[in-house]
Formats: sequence, C-alpha cells, structure tokens
Amino acid sequence: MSATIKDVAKRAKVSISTVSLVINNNPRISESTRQRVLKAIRELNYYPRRAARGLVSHKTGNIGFILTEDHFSRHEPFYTRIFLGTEFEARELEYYILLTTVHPDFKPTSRLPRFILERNVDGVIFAGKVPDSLIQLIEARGIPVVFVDYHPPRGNYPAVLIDNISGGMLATQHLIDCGRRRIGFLGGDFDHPSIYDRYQGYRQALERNHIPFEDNRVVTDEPYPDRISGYQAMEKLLAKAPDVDAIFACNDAMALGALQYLKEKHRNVPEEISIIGFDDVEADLTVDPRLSTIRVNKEELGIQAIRLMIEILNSDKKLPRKILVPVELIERESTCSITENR
Amino acid sequence: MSATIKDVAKRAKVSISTVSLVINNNPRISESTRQRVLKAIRELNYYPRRAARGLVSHKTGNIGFILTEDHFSRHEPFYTRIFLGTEFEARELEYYILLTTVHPDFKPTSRLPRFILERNVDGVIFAGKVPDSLIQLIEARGIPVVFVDYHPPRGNYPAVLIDNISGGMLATQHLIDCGRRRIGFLGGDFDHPSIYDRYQGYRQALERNHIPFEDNRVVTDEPYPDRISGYQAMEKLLAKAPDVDAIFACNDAMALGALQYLKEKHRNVPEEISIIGFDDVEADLTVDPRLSTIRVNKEELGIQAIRLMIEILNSDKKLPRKILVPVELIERESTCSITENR
DNA sequence: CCAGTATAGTAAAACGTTTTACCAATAATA
DNA sequence: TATTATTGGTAAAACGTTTTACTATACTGG
Repeated sequence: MSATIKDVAKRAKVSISTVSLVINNNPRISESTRQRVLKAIRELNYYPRRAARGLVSHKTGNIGFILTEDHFSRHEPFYTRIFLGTEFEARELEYYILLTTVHPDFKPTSRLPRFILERNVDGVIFAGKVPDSLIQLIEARGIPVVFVDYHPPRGNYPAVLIDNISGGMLATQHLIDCGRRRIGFLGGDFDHPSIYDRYQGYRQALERNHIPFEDNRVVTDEPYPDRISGYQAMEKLLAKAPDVDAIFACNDAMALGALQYLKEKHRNVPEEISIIGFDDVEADLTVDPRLSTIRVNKEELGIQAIRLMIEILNSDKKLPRKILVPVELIERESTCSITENR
Repeated sequence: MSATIKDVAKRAKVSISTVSLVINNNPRISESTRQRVLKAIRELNYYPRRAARGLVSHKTGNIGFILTEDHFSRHEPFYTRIFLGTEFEARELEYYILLTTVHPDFKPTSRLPRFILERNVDGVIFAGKVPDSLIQLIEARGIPVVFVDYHPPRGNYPAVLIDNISGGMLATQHLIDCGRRRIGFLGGDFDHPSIYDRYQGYRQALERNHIPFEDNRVVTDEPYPDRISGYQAMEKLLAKAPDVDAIFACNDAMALGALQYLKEKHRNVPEEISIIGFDDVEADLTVDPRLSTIRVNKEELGIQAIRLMIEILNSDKKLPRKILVPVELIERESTCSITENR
C-alpha cells in the first residue's frame, strides 16, 4: 500500500509526531527539519488518510445538507441550485457535502440521517422548511447548524435568507412605476416566513407611495403556493376586485397559474393586467408573455450558507448571524407601463 | 460523549469483539447473546462511528463523482440530473456521493482530487468525457471506476451508456414515418462516441428503409455541438443540399440553433422542413414550435452507474460490463407528416 | 556559574473499530 | 474411551493519525 506517516518519519529520520506537527504547520518545528520532512513527504507521495485523522481529531471534513423529500421534488430546480452552490463553495474551502432528504413529518422517534448517527459530518445545513423535531434532535447532539431559505419560528439560529422584504418592495414598486395603482397580491401559506415577508414588502411599497391598501385585493388562503393555487387565487381575486390592473404573486409558480387563468379569460397581459412573480425559475421563459420577476440567486444562497457554516466551525462560538442575499428585478414581458396604450 | 462499542460490551457483559461480530451479522454468535447485545445497543443508542470503521476496514462508504468543469457548466442540466440520480440511488444503498470537478486538460503531474489523496472514496464514477491521464492515475491506485455517458477509446471499462444507436435510428425512423426522404444530419465532434453512434443509427435507419445515403446531407465539421454551431451547420447544410425535408441533429442544442436559422430564413418548420433533436432538455419546451426529440432519462443513467459500482465493490472482480439505458421518442411540434399539407 | 526559561523534538497514549489467532467447552466419530 | 471437529466466544494486534506530557539542549540574566 501507499506511504503512511511512519514511512515519512523513517525517511526523514524524525519521529512520527514531528511529521504530524509539520503537516499541521506547527511552528514548533525548526525550518531545517521542516524542510527535511517536506522533502520526504514529496518523495513518498504522502497524503494523510481522512479516516485516521478523523478518528482522533473528531473532524470529518464533511457537511451535511438536509431537506425534505417534497422540497426536493416539488421545488426541484430551486433547491438543486442551492445545493450546487454549497457543493461549489465547499470544494473551494476543502469540505465535502453529504446530501440527504428526510420525510416531511419526521417524528421524534424517526431514525436520524445516517451521517448524523455515524458522526460523519461536522455540521448540518438545513434547506427550506424542515421538521422541528429533526432540528431539535440534531441540535441536541451538539452539531452546529445553519439554515438556508428558512428560519424556524422558535429559537435564534444562523441563517442565510432571501431578502424577501426588499424583493416584495421591488416588485410592487416596479408595478407602481408602470403607473399601476390597483395592485393585487396573490399568496399562499402565510406561515412560511418568506411569503409573509414578500407580502410585507408589498404593503410597505404601497404605503411609501401613499397608495391605500385594500383588503379585497389580497388572496392568501391558498394552502400551498403552486401553479394550481395561483390559477384559483386569480379567479377569486377577480371576483372580489374586478378592477385590479396589476398582480404581484408571491412566487413564479403562482404567477404562472394566474397568468394561465387570465389568458383563458382573454384578459390582456400585460396591458390590461400586468403580472410579476418571484424566484426566476426556468419556466418563466417558456410562457408567453415571458414573466417579469424578482430574481433570487440560488447558488449564492448555498455559497453563503457554506461560508457561514465554516466560520462557525472555525470559531466554535454560537453566532446566530443572519445573512440576507439581495434580489434583482427582472423586467420581461408580463409587465408594462400603463401609459403605453392609453 | 455518546456510547462506544466498549460501553455496549460492558453493558451486555461480552467482549468488544462479540459486539463487533453482532453488528456485522456474523453467524458465529448465538441467538441468545446476539439478543443481549442488540438490547444493549438499543438501550445505549449506539451506532458505530464511520471514521473508526473506515480506519481498519478500509471502506469509506463514499463514492466519488468526477466530471470536468466545462461539462458541469456547459451541459449543466444534463450532468446535474445524472448526479442527482447517483445521489438518489446512493442514499438507497447506504452510500454517500462526493462530487468534484477537474480541469479538462488534467496533466499527469496535476494534483488529484482530494478525496482520492485522502483515500476517502471506495470507487469513482466518471461522468462524461474526462482526461485520460486522470483515468490512468486513478486506476493505478487500484480504485474501481465506472463510466457514465462516456467510455474511453482505450481499454475496456464498466460503463453506463445511452443507447445512442437505437436513439439515432428511432429519430431517423420517425422522420421516415413522417414521409420524409431527404433527411439531413447535423453533428459535431465525431471523436465523441455518443455523437458517432447517433450518426450510425441515422445511417442504419436509412439503410433499413432502402433510402440511399447522400454525403452532402451531412454536416459534421463543427467542433463542439452547441447552439451556435447548430446555426452554422444548418446554414452550411442548406447551401450543400437545399432540398432537405428533414433534419436529425445530434443533440437538442444543435437542433435549437438549426431551428433558429430556419426561422430567420422564414422556412416553415415542421411542414417544409421537420427537425428532431436528441437529449430532451428543458429548453425544448420554450421554443416555437416545441422540439421533437429523443428523450434520455438522465437520472436513470446515474442510478445504473451506482448500482454497477456497488456490484463491483461487493464482488471485487473486474467486470467491464456495459449497460445501455434505453431512450424514447418524444413527438412534439417540430416534426410532422409530409402528407398533412400536400 | 547557576537557576530559570525558551526551543526543538520525542514517546506514548488515545481515538473506536475490525480482524486474526486462539481457547474452552461441547459434540461427533472411531 | 480417546481423539477430533464444531461451536461460541475472547484477547490482542492493527488501522494511521493527533495530542499531551515530557526531555534534552541551548540560551539568558543575575
């Protein structure tokens, strides 16, 4: 087999400990022996084995990435991109990512992810909404955690979040800049902080522009913000407030559903009713008109999550810092100025 | 800290070895002591540490996934889906995937991926075309390898491949079934076995239908099969063979480029010229007309690769088996029967 | 010149498993 | 009954590092 630390020690005529100290850049070793050891390492093509290191140092060099099964399949491109962001940044910073999904109704008696049981990760990143019982179980084991695109209502954790409030304001302000005044909001599941924050951004933008908020221009009783509920919410909204001239949907899925409804009813988008979504998913480009939206840099969410995690691992303090990742307005064809055709 | 094998041994009043044997389902242990040990394990919530196991057993429970940087970025959705397929299946089979990218011009002196140096994987899956020097270096270390969507020209390795020949025949036969007879082929980089095989499928379908092959209906001098080269290849083809009534492009990217050219020249697709691609990528749905294509199940490629790898790891024989993943014809709007409007 | 203090290096324990060789007790065989 | 197998279990070595406590040597200041 290949060289071990023992072989290096023998060749450099030093003790094993000395080699170890050199590897770990301990200043206790003089320059001359350091060079001698490094030479032996080079000549033998030595590289320390992860398993041996991990056994005694209790560091694995791995970071766990956990999300629920339905998040992975339902929001596939979104969380995939966050995951790829973590992968990318982890590689830079000499870590590896271990991915796993959990069932959304994780019970306190459910079996933990294998990498937790095996103590094969130094920390865990939770992506999206995850069961509270799972969080508690992992925390109880003293494993550092970082949240991305979610923060549990209870407690105070390090988290990387989309700047949803600014995004909501940005979207709404864009519609206002288009001359729209009767702006509706389509949302689902207010329990989800992201959606609630986007709604807050909507409210704040209205207020800032001295546009009175009208309760009947808001539909938020859909349980899950997907395409179908966007379709239904649009129908409800139009029944309550037939005069809306713009829609801010809490995400692109709902926006696309709403758009579909409007097209079926032969309402002119964007002239008669402009519509803007949130997230910037691939499908936005496949529809006609292409959907204006608020772009979320998903990879950046992952990158920031890794950086935050590694900072925590290196400082081993609790630092429940929140990082807000900025968003960007993407103007496409589903929004336009009201003056253009009056 | 949490329980170790020692604690279990003490509580069950057996030796450490016995506990280990129970964990590893060794039949040497009697049912009664086995139960006693299992009880202790349950009571102490014991789970063996990966690092300690790995140190002595020389198994890591990890599988490396290597592809070149440009494959990851250029063909992003394609290889991402293969990767997700491996992730998914690995989880089922109690492995983890460690992902890394390498530079496309990996030199024999380049630094190997860290998980190789650290001996942190039991085997390596190569996705797409990878540098030969890298393959050789990894093989030289005795690490089992599996290829997916590529097989190096030299040697004989286990590989999971798209059934490109059948796919090429399927695509061409579909055009023939549409009544087309003057069918062009657009390809790039013939060095790539996939593309070459698709071309062979094209040839075979023509032959089977007794349609003479015409050299000037083929353009294959584009270096890289992307959208731009599809555009250019289409231009060249039309110059050489203005009478083509159908196009089989070696992949969707080229097909989309060709489609763009035809639209700019106001050629009627699909009536005048039908066009079919290969891969079935997301963008196929965003174009008008939506692209007919040969669907490749990317996740399935990854799943099969993992299964093959684990079979190899468990049998530790060399088994250079090839697995062909079948493809499927997807009829959309870019192909139609020639009789429809004659 | 001597006690005290850096400096540079080492020996040995520890990390938590698997595995190998061995042993005792029991069963099977001649 | 004596020998040989078989069964069920154990002791101890090994895996390849890090880390802690210790030592020898050289230096420093009084």
